[in-house]
Parts: sequence; structure tokens; C-alpha cells
Amino acid sequence: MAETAATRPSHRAAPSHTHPDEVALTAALAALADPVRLRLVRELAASDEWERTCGSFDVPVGKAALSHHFAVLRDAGVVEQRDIGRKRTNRLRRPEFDRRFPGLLDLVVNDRDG
Amino acid sequence: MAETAATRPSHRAAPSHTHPDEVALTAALAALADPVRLRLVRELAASDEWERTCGSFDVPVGKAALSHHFAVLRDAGVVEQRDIGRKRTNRLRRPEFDRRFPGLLDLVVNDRDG
DNA sequence: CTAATTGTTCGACGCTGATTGAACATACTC
DNA sequence: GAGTATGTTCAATCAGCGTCGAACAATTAG
Repeated sequence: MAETAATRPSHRAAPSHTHPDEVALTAALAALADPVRLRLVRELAASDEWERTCGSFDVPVGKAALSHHFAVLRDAGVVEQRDIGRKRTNRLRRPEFDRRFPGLLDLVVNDRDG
Repeated sequence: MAETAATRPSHRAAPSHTHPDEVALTAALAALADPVRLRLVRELAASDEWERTCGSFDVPVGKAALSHHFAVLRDAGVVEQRDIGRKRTNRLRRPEFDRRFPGLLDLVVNDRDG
């Protein structure tokens, strides 16, 4: 029925996002208090938006765990995801997240033990 | 043997402190990603240094858990403790912690869902 | 159509962390 | 001295999180 030409056929259901404004401080801190996710965020911060697919990150975990970590970051308002074909691309929600938690991403991205 | 007149006879052994400089980012985030500890930090930030004893905080946990939370904050370089008589007083390590993790305490103390 | 790629979901496992109650240690008070 | 107040430590419990392997879904390539 040609609804609206299906914006973009997804990998599966479109990932459900949470805006940083709706994220509790403890949730944001907990999301970033993990070495794997920290690495994801840092690599993401060093890349252009929508440039990196989920599988393109250098982290020492399997696919299942990776998927879980991205879900956590999504729920914490840290990343946004968009499906392109069979790949899922990512973007760091810098401006939104920075307005909700000023300085937090800077701290994470620029910390010495990167 | 009059060593040095025992600086200050402690509740027990003097609490072992960790300087913020020796704290990993993930450890700092994890320490603050807890509602009880968040509350301790906030109340502490609103009080004068060495003014609050451990038992003077309004948190919904028993003494054992409280003691544990303070130990976590100590290990994360967030608080400093000093024994006075049978009481243990606290101080937020603002300057040191701010130098190591700029903006983090501000974020925690000034967050909306306080 | 078949096969390969990308990522999610499920069940299970192990580990860490928060909590409690009880026992203990120290210091103050009477 | 005995009794009280303040915290710590221990053992046990319980919930949650990170991880994996396997099964599944959707898309693309041949």
C-alpha cells in the first residue's frame, strides 16, 4: 500500500532510542563505567557520523556482547543507530548528550588512560 | 616509646586513602553511579569540610552498607576521612578530584534529579 | 535459489556488587 | 569498672551484569 515508501527497511525493527533528556544521571554514569563501552565511545568520537558499523570496532568481545553494549549506550542516550541494508551504523549524540550532561563526554573522550 | 605522639588515635586503623590521580576513569564513574553514594556526595558537597560524620547522612541503608559505600568513595578518591574520637568525619576532595576529573563532581552535584 | 554477511535474541553461566544481621573493636560517659 | 555510641568486618544472600554459544532474522552476493 505504498505507505510512505518505508523510510528505510531495517535490519529488523528499528532500534528504540532514548533521548539524553530522559536519561538519569546514574544510568549515564553506569553506561560509561565499562571499558568496552568506553572504547566504543572513543572510537566513535574519532570517526565521522554514520561512518562506523557495529562490527567495525576493535573490542575483545563476541557479537552477542557487542550487541548488548550498543543497546546499553542507546538506552543511555549516548549513541544513535540507523540501519543501512544489513548493516547498522552509529553516531555519537554529542550535542544532545552534552546539553544534558555537560562535560561528561569530554571527560570520557579526553581522559589520559585512553 | 613516644614515637611521634600518635598523630590521632583512630577509630581503628587509619582509613587507607587513594589519591584521585591514581584512580581510573571507570572506577570514578562506577563509584558515582550509585544512588546512595550520589546522595552522600551531594550532602557532603553542601556541608563544610570535616563537619559530617558517617552516621549523619540520610540514606536508607544499614550501618554495614554505609561503611561499604564510604570505602568505595575513599578508594575512588572522592572523599577523605579522619577519625575524631569514636566518630569518623568526612571531606569531599573537591580540588584534587576536580583536577583529575574536571567537571565530574560539578555534574554530579548540580544535576537536576538531585 | 543458495550461501554468506550482519546483527539480534535467547538461555545459561560466573562474577561482581549491594544489602543485612551479628560479632567485634574503639572511644566516650557515668 | 559497666554501659553506650560509632564504625568496621565477616558470612551469607540476592540481584544484576557481562559473557558466550547457538539459533534466528534480514539483507546482499553469486
